[in-house]
Amino acid sequence: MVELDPKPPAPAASDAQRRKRKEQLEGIDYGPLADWIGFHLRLAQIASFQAFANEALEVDLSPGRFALLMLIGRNPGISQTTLSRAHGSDKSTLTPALNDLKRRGLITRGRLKSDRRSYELALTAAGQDLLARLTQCATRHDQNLDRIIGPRDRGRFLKLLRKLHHELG
Amino acid sequence: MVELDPKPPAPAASDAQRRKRKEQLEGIDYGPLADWIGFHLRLAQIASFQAFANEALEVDLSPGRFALLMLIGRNPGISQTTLSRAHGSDKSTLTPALNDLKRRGLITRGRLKSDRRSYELALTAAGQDLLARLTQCATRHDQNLDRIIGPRDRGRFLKLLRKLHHELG
DNA sequence: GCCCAATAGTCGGAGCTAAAACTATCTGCT
DNA sequence: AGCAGATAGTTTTAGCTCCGACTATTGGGC
Repeated sequence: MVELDPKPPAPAASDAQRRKRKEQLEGIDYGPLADWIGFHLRLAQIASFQAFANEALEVDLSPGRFALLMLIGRNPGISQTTLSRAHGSDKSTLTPALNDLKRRGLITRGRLKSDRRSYELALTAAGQDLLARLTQCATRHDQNLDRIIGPRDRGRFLKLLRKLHHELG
Repeated sequence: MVELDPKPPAPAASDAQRRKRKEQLEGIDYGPLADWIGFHLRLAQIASFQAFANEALEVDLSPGRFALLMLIGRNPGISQTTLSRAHGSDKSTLTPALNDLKRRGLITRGRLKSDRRSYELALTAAGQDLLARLTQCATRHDQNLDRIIGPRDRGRFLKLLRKLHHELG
């Protein structure tokens, strides 16, 4: 080996490692899994999530949080329950998430006069600012996905995803 | 509000409730989210997961655990690390999951003679039995998904999901 | 044979998630 | 007015997930 390299923090996955992993994976028998939509939906979603995280390294916010900001930004005054349905997560999950966003000064939570149980969520200026930056990351990310899907199938693919969500929910 | 409707005890979600939720959701502005593949991938995956859980109520096992059983059943002697890659989850996640499957008597974990770091995973008879029953649930579930996607687009859709997973990973 | 890097698996910590129980508030019905 | 049931949000509990650190084992180069 020609190891002139000083290698202090050296080891990112080498080509040889990647090749080996791939071979190992290709030897796997997935059985019926190989043809089940649900399974591949899961794998694709995990991969997409990871890819987004990489794209948004500069901003310390998950895809989920980002979707939250977007929904609040687009629908000022939205309540937590409605937000949770639009976002696809439980309302109890939102409580700590929104506390966090509030703590970071990204959103405001005003009590609704007409119904004092509800909150009125909205973005602060800082929130709008961050949303704009995140939107750029997300656009880059989704362009990657678009490139993989291809322009021809994109519309149909998206439509089917929406249909799944709609008809199963 | 012409409510002549005789609703004695309406325990589960009523039609009116469902309609209201739907209206509320349809009023939401998703902004760019509405066209982003990543977001809809997430929503579809969540919906699919829920639907599977409903289909497999009789057996107390999550889709993830089911995939584990299937992969072990199809690839007896597989190691945990390879399994984790095929399954799409971290190897540290598998430790408690496999402990649980072992405790339930569904799998065996033999030490490999040639490399005593590795385990050789395999199904017990009970494991094979459960796998067979779960496969029926999963088949029903995936037939639902198929029905929603439609036979015409199914192949293409699946191919795109695989492509996403492959090219992003 | 001996050391060092790589690898298999486990453990601990932090974060996300949902379900159920709970509090506060509102609405409809009488 | 007053009560029953619905609804908004929080808390608690439990489970899953990853990451990074750790142990045990292996294999290659000297």
